[in-house]
Amino acid sequence: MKYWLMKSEPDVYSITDLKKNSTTWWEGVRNYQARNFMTKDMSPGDLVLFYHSNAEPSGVAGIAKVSKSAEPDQTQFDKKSEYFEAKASVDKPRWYCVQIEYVGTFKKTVSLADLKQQKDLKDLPVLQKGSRLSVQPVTKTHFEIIKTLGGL
DNA sequence: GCCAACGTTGGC
DNA sequence: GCCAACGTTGGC
Repeated sequence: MKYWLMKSEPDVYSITDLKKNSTTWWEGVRNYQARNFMTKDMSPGDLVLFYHSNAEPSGVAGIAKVSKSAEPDQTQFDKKSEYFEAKASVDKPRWYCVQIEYVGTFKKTVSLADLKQQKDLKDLPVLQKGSRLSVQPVTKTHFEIIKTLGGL
C-alpha cells in the first residue's frame, strides 16, 4: 500500500464536496508527472492526504483513499470543458485519472504553518520550495504523523 | 495582486 | 536538442 498527497483548490473541489459525493474521479490533472503517478503507481486502497491549496489556511484537510485505478479522463474529450485536449482522442487518450473515496475530515486543517513546525516533516515534498506537483508520493511515516496531527 | 519556481511549447 | 518565451501554480 502506498501513500499520496493530492492538491485541490477548495473553491473548486473541497474535502466537504468529497464527503457529500462519497467518491469522485480526479479529473483535470494536466501534468505528466502527476499523471504517471496515477497510472503507474496508484492502486485501489492507497491512502491520500487531501490537501487544500490557495485556501485559508492552505494545508491538509482530511483523508481519502484510491477506490478505482486510472481510466481515461473524460473531460479531455469534452469541447466545452476547460480541460479539453485537442490532441487527445478516445482511441488515444492523453490524460488519465483515478477515482478516490472519502475517508475522513480532520477536526482542524493541518495548515502549512503546522506542517513546517514539525521537524520530522522537513522532507515532505509539499514543503519544498517551488513544489507545484498536484499529486505527490508521501512516506508512510509522514502520512501517519499528519493523520495524527489532524486528529484521525 | 505579486512574483518565484516550474512546466510546456515551438522556432531554429 | 537547445532554449527563450510564455503560461500556470500557489504561497504570501
